[in-house]
Amino acid sequence: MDEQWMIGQTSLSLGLHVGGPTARRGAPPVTKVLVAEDFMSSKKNREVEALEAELRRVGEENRRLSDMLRALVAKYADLQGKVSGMMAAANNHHQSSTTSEGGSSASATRKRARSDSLDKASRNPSPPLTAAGSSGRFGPDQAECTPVHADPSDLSLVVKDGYQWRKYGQKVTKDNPCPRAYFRCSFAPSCQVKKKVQRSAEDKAVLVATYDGDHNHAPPPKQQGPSGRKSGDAAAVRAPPAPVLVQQQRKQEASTAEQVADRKNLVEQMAATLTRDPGFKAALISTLSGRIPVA
DNA sequence: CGTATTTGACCAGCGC
DNA sequence: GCGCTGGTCAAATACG
Repeated sequence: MDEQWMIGQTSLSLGLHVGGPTARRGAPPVTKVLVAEDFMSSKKNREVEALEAELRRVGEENRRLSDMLRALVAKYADLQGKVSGMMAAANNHHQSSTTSEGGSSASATRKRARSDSLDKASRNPSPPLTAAGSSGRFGPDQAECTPVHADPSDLSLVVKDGYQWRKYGQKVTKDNPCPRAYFRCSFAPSCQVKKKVQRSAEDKAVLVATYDGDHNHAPPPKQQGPSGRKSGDAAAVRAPPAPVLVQQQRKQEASTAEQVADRKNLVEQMAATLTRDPGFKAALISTLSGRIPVA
């Protein structure tokens, strides 16, 4: 739906002004005038014409690359939509028996009981914890699995989802050589939402985030300033954030309409992240400028 | 100096 | 009952 918007964002936000032969054909560029004034010989004129020809050629190539990029973005968005749909279907199918997030179903009951007892016994006497913390606050139907596309070279297990998370543990699990990171919501003291983030064993470019519980507060306002390390998201500021695919597997009774809406959200968020990402833009400009010899 | 992250140790559930 | 495993704690460390 918003692919057109995304394409427009991508091409507009790149700031690529290499070439532009159509605009320069009518009015000669300043560089040409200067050259003509300084060097009137025919040899120089031939050089100028050669440069103009080169400029036109570069402009054509730039336009071709822009088209390619546009097609690529469109295909990527389409593909991601399909993948997320398939993953949602797979997760719905395996939700209660086999889980792709590293055997969390087996430990769900354990975790539920443990988090209650431990939180009550050892840690803080915060009221919401002790009062309602029991009776399946983190029920299995509240677990959300979020596959996140990430840079395999980026070792940080940070999923930038808008909330503030505090990392409290990391563990290497049996079925996955990549460590699993444990986060707790640090935005509201009373919020007991936790999440586990682990790279997929099959595809290390995919981060699998499993959410336990619901936030009892509104998402914090976006603040991406140089305010130092405040939370887990700070790490995502240090390194350019990876494209985030937010797939929510909320409840089993989630309708297909909701799934479609989720997919659209996926595309929108991914596109927005890509076009906003300065790292992506810089890399793209670098790649394009490497291919286009700018005089 | 305050806060977040790291990491080894510990605890409890589960399977055999 | 024992060992394995996942989840959590908390001291040490890093960072702004």
